[in-house]
Amino acid sequence: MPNAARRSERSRQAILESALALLHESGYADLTIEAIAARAGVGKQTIYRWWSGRGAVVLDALVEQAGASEPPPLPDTGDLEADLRPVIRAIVAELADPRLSATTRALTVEALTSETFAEQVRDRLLRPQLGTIVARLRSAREAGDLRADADLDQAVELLIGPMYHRWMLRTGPLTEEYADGLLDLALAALRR
Amino acid sequence: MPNAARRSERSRQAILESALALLHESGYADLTIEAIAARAGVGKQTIYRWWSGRGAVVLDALVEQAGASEPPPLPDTGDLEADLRPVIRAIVAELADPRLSATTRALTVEALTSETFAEQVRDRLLRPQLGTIVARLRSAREAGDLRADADLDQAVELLIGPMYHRWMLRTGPLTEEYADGLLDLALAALRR
Amino acid sequence: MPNAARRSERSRQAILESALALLHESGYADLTIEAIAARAGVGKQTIYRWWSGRGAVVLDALVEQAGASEPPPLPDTGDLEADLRPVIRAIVAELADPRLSATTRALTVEALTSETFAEQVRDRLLRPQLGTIVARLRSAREAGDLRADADLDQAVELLIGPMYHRWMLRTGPLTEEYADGLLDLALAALRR
Amino acid sequence: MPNAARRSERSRQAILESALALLHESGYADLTIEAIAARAGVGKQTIYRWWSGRGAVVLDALVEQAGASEPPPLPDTGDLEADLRPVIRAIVAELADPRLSATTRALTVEALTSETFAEQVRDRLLRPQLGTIVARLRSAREAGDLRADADLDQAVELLIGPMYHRWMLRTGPLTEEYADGLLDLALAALRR
DNA sequence: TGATAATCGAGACGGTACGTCGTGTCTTTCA
DNA sequence: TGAAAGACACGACGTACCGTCTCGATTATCA
Repeated sequence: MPNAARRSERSRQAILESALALLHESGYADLTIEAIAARAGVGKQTIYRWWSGRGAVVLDALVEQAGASEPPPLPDTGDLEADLRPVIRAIVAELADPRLSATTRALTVEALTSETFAEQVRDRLLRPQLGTIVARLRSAREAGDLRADADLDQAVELLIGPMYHRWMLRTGPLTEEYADGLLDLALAALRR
Repeated sequence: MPNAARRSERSRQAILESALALLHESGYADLTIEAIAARAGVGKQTIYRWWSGRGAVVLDALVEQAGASEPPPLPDTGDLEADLRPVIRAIVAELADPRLSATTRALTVEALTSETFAEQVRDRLLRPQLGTIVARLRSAREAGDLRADADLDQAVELLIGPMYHRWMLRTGPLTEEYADGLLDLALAALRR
Repeated sequence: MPNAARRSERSRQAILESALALLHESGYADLTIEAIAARAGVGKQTIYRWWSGRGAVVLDALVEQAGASEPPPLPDTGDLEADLRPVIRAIVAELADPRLSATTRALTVEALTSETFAEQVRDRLLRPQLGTIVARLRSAREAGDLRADADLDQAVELLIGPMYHRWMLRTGPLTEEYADGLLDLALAALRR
Repeated sequence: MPNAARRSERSRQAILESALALLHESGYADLTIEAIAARAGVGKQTIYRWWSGRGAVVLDALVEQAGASEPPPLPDTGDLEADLRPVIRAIVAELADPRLSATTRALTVEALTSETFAEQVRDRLLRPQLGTIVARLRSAREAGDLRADADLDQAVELLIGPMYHRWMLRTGPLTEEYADGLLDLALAALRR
């Protein structure tokens, strides 16, 4: 096992940047280890030394990207639906854009392939990203706007799951109206 | 383009059966065209002549399997939640079993890769399978148990989406309690 | 094991020609399977399917080359030394030229590496090439010019061995004078 | 260029010993710089600092080994053939043993690859080792047992060359009888 | 019913990427 | 401050599949 202390930071960053660039330019199917190495000016072995495969590289790249800018907490105006609407709309908009959703596509494929990878995605990307929503829901529950017994993780799933499903299987349009409707529906289930 | 009239039925079936068998035995990653051809005792060209790739083979295999036994309509006892509960539990149970959900895993990966493939899955597998649920919801809406303006497709997504999400990203257990809780939650949103 | 009947003659020849060309252009150290495949416009697997490695390719290429022109028998003027002199000079001249001896260099390296390869070289290249010398020595023995008990294979080795040794270890010049001197010396040992 | 005065004698010996050990255990193909360094408990750079490659290491190792015990001069009983017979037999026996001849194999491969390496082998190993034979031949020539014009280096080649050739290309057995026969034949060429 | 045309099993083909190995250089850490 | 340790860029290895392509050898209609 390699000695992390001696790791080349320059190579690490070049690899992560190259992976993201290639992912956006050519999609996940064309994202090969060889292409990443070539673009990063790095030997393949340097990738295999520190990552288990292209999925792991992409995950790290996205975590790095996300970690750079901690998401600000959602506003709490007292109106839960109004506070959540922009986030839901933003997520739907991202899914609607094939370029922006390329990373999500890649992660989902990899998560479906490897159990441990799924857990990594969940813990390192999903939870942090959805954390602000959970926080806002918690404050709403404390304010008595939601059922006192509401499971917040399940509540987020009720918001997120349907749109992912629609996105993956193209069962309907991913529009602002859809986002608003879904939010309305989900909150109807959660309110007292 | 090949002449479908002269197609060998024996080969067609051997290929579909081999694909499903390999999928269950070794998972989607090891499901190669060469492996299918070898197990089916068939030339690779015979596969490429009639299908566009492994995804198309698997899809056909599953459609064939599903089509063999048309699903019976759900009972309509007047109690919507009671009528739906067994189906929801069954779907959750299938997702909880890695063997049974291998096919879903495969289809989802392929749907994430190809737009047209996603549409095929939606139209030829998903809609038929979820049709019984839609039918039962429709009867409930007519009976005044659901909001009159309820969008039935969206309603199904509200039931199905969260559990798929949980399954893919392992965000929680896939148990009978979960199934019941999800159903309860979704119906809360849909009822008048 | 592959079916030789379906083998592509075009590829076979392109591979052998590329191997020889590369060997002369860049030497044995740079003669890689990848380079041969690239120059021949052939997949690597096509080489590995029919040969065990670069040594086997080179051997086949040389056997093919040699087989194209069956060497004419040596003249038999009655003067053994005069009849042999041109051949010995030619062999020495070939060894003296780094370009021409590149193939011999390659084969020798490979022969030193693999026992079975050495036997292949011996049987398919060396023996045919030295056959004419053996034939001339036999006729000389029958004419009473050589010792009646002379072992002809050993006799050839006495001629060939010293010059190979000198060539490999650079223990002296490889000139016409050397060739003549060696022939003189060897025949002194073999004559009655 | 490194400062030889500060060189670690301990490392130097560990490297040479490891090289020889690995050569005997696994053959020349598996003798890599990495393996030598690992077994010697030495950094790769320490090898590259003082040697140009594995060939140079092996050569040094063998020179060291040979230099440890200066070979005693051959006896001079007046009977040249009797005095030479044990040495020739010994060389043939060494070549016949794959273990013992592993080093010769390695050196020959390397000599075929690099011109300057060949000269090193010739000057530092071959000449010293064959020096005793040359000396005995010289005394024989002075005693009038050999032709007065005999070139002693060529004479040694006449003895050594054929057996190396036989060894490399497996053109015949390497037995005591062969050794005796070769000696007989060579001396026949050299005697007055 | 025998000719003829397509499909079939088989598998070789040119390619691409894989993941591993060894090279020779460069960098960090320690005695 | 020199050597151990080993990460690095590089490039070849031999393998696995890809999707295309030729082969006879069955079929299975139509002349």
